[in-house]
Amino acid sequence: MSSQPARKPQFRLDESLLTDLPPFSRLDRRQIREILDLAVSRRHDAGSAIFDEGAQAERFYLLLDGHVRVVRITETGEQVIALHIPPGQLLGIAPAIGRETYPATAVAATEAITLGWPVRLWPDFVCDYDGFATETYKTVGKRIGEMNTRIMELATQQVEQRIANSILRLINQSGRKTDEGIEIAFPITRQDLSELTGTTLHTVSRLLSAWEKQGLVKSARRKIVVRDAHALMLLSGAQPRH
Amino acid sequence: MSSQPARKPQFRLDESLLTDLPPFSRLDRRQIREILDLAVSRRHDAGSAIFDEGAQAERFYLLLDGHVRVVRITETGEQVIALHIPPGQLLGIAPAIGRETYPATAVAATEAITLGWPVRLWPDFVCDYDGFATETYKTVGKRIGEMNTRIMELATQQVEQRIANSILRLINQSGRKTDEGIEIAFPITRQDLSELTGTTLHTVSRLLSAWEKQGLVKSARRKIVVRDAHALMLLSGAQPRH
DNA sequence: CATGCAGTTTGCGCCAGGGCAAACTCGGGA
DNA sequence: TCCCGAGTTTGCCCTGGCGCAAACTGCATG
Repeated sequence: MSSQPARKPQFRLDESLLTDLPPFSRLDRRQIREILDLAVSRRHDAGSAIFDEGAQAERFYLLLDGHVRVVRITETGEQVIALHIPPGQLLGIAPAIGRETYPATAVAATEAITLGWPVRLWPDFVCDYDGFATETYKTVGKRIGEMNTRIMELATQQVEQRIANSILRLINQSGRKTDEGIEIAFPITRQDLSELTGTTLHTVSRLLSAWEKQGLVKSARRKIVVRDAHALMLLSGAQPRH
Repeated sequence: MSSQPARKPQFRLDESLLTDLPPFSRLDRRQIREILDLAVSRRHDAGSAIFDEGAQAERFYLLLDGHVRVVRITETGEQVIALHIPPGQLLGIAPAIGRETYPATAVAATEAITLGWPVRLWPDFVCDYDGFATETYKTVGKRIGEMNTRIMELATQQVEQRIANSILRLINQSGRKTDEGIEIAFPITRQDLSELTGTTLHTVSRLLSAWEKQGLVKSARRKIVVRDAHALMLLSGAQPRH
């Protein structure tokens, strides 16, 4: 369950890892090389923490492969999932928002590979690399938007709608087509879904069972496949576009 | 109810308006003068919108005086209050997070005075004025933190705790000492409080009545005075520091 | 001074969904 | 192969808080 620090010296990272990712897409080969040479790559077992809420922010990361859950824990010990991060995105970008500690815990949902850089390089990145700042702040903006939407949903919607919405968002962000339908690309439990929607695993289970009977979804252990996204969308309370 | 654009030509704004505010505190007199000369000041009636969700972000603002509510409206017409902004803070900083439209509507809770600058000046501000970017992103970070807390509360706490927490946060951010206790410095209705906590005005009213009977608060039309913040804190579910 | 409206209070009934408890199922490790 | 534990399902009961309805209170306006 603990993370395996496969630090430098390491295999030389290939430039193609970064060239297609928005924060780096405007950079030339030489710059990408520079960035890679400063990075430390690391593998994280599924379930292990990449960094912890409240800890001194020493590094910021890029998620090369795998999925990450960003989680907060209440004073009473309950978990709330704040965000899901798909591969290719930055995480732990505390310095971007003027923080010296991480505001939440990041947990690998699957085995995950990250690149990490010391936070002291952040100002250099922002200043030296064209488009890096812009793209990063776009990410921040998107996450703010997501959080906002979560707040609205929690404040106004029924449990059924919230769960439908969460699942739709997950398949949008990390869906994978299969012959059965669209599958969420990483393992997710009823418990996870309940922490995402502010309800209990029991209620989630009951709802998924009901939906399965109606043929909307097909679910198994830690797995959900959506067979009828359109019907889910109706349940989610979204206004059909007229 | 509509806003009164008191545009340029205008009275010359005094430099002391900005010198103490974090985003500008590291600047010298000449720079502050520059910034003020680029600004348009405007007065907003209580209840009027400063900008609207989804609108093209043409300006970013500084709230000189008054209080502002940042709200979103659901597809079903319900309002949710995302944030309260006290005087002295920036608002409408869409460009900071890579957005071209405002993600929410800003409504003046009291009569309010703003300074506004065209968004095209944003990059200049960030680059020319020492400390501006840093302080701005700290603000963004704080707001993200607040949103995060809201999500946790909505997901895990009972209505009573959420309302207690919201009131505590409001008096923290915009409290004003009176001989009766600490008063929320701007008018706030039961409805507002319910939109802040994801409940109904009825439930809020019932709770406030109960608290009033116990001497915790004293409330009137659009006004709340906290007489026993400590007791409220116990209700809010915060762990007493051991 | 009358009138109206915005904001508030309160009562009553109901039900979505949480709490609790128990049983089941699957997958992986010894 | 069997066993164990994590994840899931389901039933039953109970209640927090919402929906609905109606009445009340002041402030503001003509």
